[in-house]
Amino acid sequence: MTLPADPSSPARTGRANQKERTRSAILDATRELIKSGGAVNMPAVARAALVSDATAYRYFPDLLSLLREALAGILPSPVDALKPIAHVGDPVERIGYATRWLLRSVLGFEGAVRAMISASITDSQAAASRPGQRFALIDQALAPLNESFAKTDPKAFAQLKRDLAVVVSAEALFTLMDLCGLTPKAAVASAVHTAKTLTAAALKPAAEA
Amino acid sequence: MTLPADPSSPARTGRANQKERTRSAILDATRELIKSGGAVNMPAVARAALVSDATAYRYFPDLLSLLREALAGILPSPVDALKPIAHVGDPVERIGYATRWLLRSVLGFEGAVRAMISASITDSQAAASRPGQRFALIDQALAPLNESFAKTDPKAFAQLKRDLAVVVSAEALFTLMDLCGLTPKAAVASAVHTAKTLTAAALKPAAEA
DNA sequence: CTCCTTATGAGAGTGTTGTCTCACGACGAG
DNA sequence: CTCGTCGTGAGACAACACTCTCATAAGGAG
Repeated sequence: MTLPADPSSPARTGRANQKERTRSAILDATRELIKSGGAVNMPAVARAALVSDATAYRYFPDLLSLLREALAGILPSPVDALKPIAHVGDPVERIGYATRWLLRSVLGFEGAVRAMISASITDSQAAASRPGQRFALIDQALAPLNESFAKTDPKAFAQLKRDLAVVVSAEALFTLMDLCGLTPKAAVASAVHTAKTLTAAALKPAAEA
Repeated sequence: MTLPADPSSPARTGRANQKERTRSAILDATRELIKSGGAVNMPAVARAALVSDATAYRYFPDLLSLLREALAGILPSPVDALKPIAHVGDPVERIGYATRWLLRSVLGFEGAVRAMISASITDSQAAASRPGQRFALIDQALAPLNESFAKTDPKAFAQLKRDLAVVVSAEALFTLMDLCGLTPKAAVASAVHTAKTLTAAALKPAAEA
């Protein structure tokens, strides 16, 4: 399952191997639960990992940090995700692809993502430690602009990134599904459209002239 | 404080007055706690309302429904909110104003709104029962388009409303503050900009022709 | 193999969201 | 004024998120 980060160098000292095994067992059990779609809570994780609740809390101070790390390990990296469109230069198409990719992977772990948002929304500090998927993804998708738009109008570029941070997000997906009543498919399509619209609008403000 | 909805007609039967008083006491206590900025939970509300926990749960099956109703009574109605711009015809300006207004009132009850989102995000059913502030507000702001854009391109109009539902929202505000690290003021400004951009983009797609 | 460090398990305890039962007591109807 | 309904309070209960303590046992070092 999860291999120790580096089995040779830091494992020398003391009972580091044992700790590494326990930690991996907890993370693996969490990922199993996430994939199975069941409820992910500390008691369930501890049971699945054949570990006591106390031990689980020893390795992960709270459910949020556990979910964060488990999800970070499950989600493919944004760099890999955008490889299929590496040759595409149009930022609008790239953002559309990136948005669709992110929201689809969120749908794959919907329960866990909902739990993470729920746990972090009440604590603005905690939210900062969430996996920064969206930012890496947005940066990657807008990379073609780094030498052009980003330099000619850095403020507008920063605003575009903020615009997209709101839309290219699990929160947006859940808003569209829960409040607007869209199906998952329609919600993804709507968010993709919104993201593309924002990107296109930022690139051609000439319409008003 | 909170007056019975209709003190004359339905209060005739039995102990309806008593029930009305208890219900009002709970709601009033909740609003007091919300305004004071303190933690809003059932035990605290019950204590403040001089009522037992069990009674509080009898009137409001869960914290979410209590928060929903308390917040709905506190927030000014969108119709009133947009009165100052009743004479403004430009949808872009109207949306900007509406967004700023909504996000500022969310900031005024930030704790309660965060609690409500936290409680409803894990349950897509429950989310549907949240106060529909944003939709009424968006409809109101886009009202000048009802006879023009809405009729010429109803699909695009619906998409614009969905775009805005994502941006004109507490979720967007918290994303900008917690994840992007913006100050409340900057977050509001950013969301206002995004909402205006989306509206403007929907109204002049001619740029591509 | 022995000793000792230390990871671990077990349990109690706190605070929260709820659910359920039961007895009290106040209010209204007769 | 008495009777009975019904709102209410109190408390037990379960589940989850933690925190803390203490005893056990597994692991490595000599």
